[in-house]
Amino acid sequence: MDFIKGLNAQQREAVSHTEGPLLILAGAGSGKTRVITHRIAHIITARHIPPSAILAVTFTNKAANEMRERVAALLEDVPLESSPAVSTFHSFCVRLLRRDGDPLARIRPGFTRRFSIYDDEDQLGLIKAAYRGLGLDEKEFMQYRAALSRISHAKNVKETPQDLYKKAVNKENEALAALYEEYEKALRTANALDFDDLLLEAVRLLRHDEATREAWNRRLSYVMIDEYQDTNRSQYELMRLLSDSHKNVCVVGDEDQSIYSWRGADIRNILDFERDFPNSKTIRLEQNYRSTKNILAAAGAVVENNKARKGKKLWTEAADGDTIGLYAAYDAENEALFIADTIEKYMVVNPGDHVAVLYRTNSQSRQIEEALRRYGRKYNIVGGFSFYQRAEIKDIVAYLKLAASNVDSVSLLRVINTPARGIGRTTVEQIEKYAREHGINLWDAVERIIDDQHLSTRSQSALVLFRNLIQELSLVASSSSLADLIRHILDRTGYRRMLQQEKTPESETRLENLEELINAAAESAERGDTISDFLDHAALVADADAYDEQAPITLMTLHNAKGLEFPVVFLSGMELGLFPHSRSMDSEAALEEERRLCYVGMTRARKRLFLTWARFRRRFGGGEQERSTPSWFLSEVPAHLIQNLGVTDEPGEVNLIAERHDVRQSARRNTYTGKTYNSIENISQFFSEKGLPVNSLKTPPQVPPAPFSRPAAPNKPLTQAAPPVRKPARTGMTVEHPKYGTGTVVRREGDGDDAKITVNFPRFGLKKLVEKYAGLKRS
DNA sequence: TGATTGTTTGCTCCA
DNA sequence: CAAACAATCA
Repeated sequence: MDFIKGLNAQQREAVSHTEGPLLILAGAGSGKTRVITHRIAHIITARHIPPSAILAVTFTNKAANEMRERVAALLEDVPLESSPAVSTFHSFCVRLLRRDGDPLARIRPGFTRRFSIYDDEDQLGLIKAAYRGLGLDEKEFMQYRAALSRISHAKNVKETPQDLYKKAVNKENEALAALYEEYEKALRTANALDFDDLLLEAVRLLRHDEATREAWNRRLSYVMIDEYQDTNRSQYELMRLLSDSHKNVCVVGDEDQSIYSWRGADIRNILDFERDFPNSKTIRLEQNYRSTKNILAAAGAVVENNKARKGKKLWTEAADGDTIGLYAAYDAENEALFIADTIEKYMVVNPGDHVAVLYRTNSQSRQIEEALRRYGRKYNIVGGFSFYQRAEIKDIVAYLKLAASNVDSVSLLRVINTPARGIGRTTVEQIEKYAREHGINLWDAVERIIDDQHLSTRSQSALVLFRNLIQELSLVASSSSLADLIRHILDRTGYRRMLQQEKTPESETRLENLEELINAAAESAERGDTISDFLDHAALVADADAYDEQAPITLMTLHNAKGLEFPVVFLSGMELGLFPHSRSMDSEAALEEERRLCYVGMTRARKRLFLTWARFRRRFGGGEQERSTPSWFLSEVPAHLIQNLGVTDEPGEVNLIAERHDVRQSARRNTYTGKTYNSIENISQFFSEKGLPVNSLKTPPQVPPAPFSRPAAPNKPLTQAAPPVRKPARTGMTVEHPKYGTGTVVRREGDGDDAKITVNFPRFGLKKLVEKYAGLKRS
């Protein structure tokens, strides 16, 4: 088996150089995924290394799944008893802490493996409580998010609240230190870890617990890290700890594509690699296989304006290709229509090609969506408001977390009065005050306040009901399935009744979302997941994981587009203040990052690249249109590469199809509302792409213990359990549902286990069901 | 005291 | 165009 054939000289070198530290500087489109997958296959076959001794870390779950599948495809004919561990940093750390985290309790008192994971909304809840506790006001002090980002930064550079106190030079610094202290205390009393902690605590565990570290060092002999330019300090330390004994660490990255410094990514990790690993080898992949000469030249010309870079020159054997299209729209609406119109025309000629519309901020998607809908085009949107961020989902998940761990204060505050049960603001404030004064968590405070009985009778009884409810839920949680637990929550908390009484289209959607949550829970359980697996997965799904490469049109932010490629790319909103973003314009470093972001966006394109901006744009939903200035990045593209596609000084000056009367008429009749990728239809997909589980180090070393022991292609397991043979429901068929009674099938999507059918029940209206779990009978 | 209704306010990017 | 907040109602 030869995994070196078909590669260029540099790629070949990168694949075959397996021992010792290796830095691969891989330019955009230089075949880096190919190199990583071939390298893994090569190590396994040529060096006879068991796959489980290889760890590859990627940036998203999606990329991890893809990599696993590609390696499996390469090794199709090789009998293997395990598969390589491919994972993101965060999911790796969560699994490490959940399974082998016990020793951490010695170093970090209070830690248990049942910790909750707090996302940024939860963090916001904590910081608000900390403000309240310290009597701080967001308007007078600083914005919650600003405080959070300062705290996160401190954590990542290993500064404690005490360190901040010591170097504080004014009241504001001191207040921040106090906030930080409060915030950390709250995390610990709630037994919760934020996203920073997941990495930090994993590092702490490996650093201070020799047994765990040595076990991992014995297990792994090769570590590979993708998107290395976007790793932060803890990820760097994690890499060092995991490759401590063998030093076979291979990192792949491109300093020109470092776009996450605001999240703690430290570009020095890649710039200093050669210094950190003195006997390392560096290989540059500079041949681009993706884009035309023109696109590459344009992108290169932009990023050349950056000073902080190693400098590398991408080249290609591809043809010049088309010039870069530039369009100056009158306003955002016109820009969106231009994009939709150009796509429409392009699709006629190249029906199979996929298009990406990229933007800097999520809010820009709205108008583009609207334009595409007017053209009746299907589109997918990645990011924005995802399933797990919806209020109703977060509410139920909060109940689940609370049932699993009643010390989870953020979840408690979230649902203590949702649905309204008579526990109002003042009562909650009393609970918080009590907890603070006695140094206990909110749950204990609730119990003690009930015992003390110094609330009004009304509040007292409301609180008792709530306490009993949660106690009942934790009891149910220990004895029934996750799906049943969710159903129980919906019934017993009155959540379902609350939504049913509303009877608005929104409440209908919410109910459907909750049904989908139950379906996802059932599917998750069927794969053998525990409740905690389910909650972890919900916490760690990334927006980018929802990207569907089959989608003809995809809308997403530039950040989400990292690592992807498309025949046609639109870069929209190229205006000062928007891109580069106003908050990144006052520092040189931030501006350079915006420029790298621009470079990332441009290099996603294979054949056609369009840059658009709007001369007028309104900043808020309602406000006035404001005049805008074209982005500096536009003028950094050499003029000879640009083709001007029009400048409109008046709305509607350019003759778009959508401006024609007949198209408007038909658009009005067209009720198609696009396809939102974060819609409920895709939730089961999120779950089916679950990463492979890590075996605990505690498991006895019986049969070759693959650390990631599932078959390499999770979607097509070799030993697929034969599904119960059931006639698929067809459109028009009358079926019977255990709860909704009889109804008519109106639509059917997908097939096999994923088949979803929409059924019209006379009494309950349209319901979308996963056929496999709906328990339908023909009637 | 808690629930509901009106009013104001203010956009990064994300695991 | 939302969520967050203040003001009002029950």
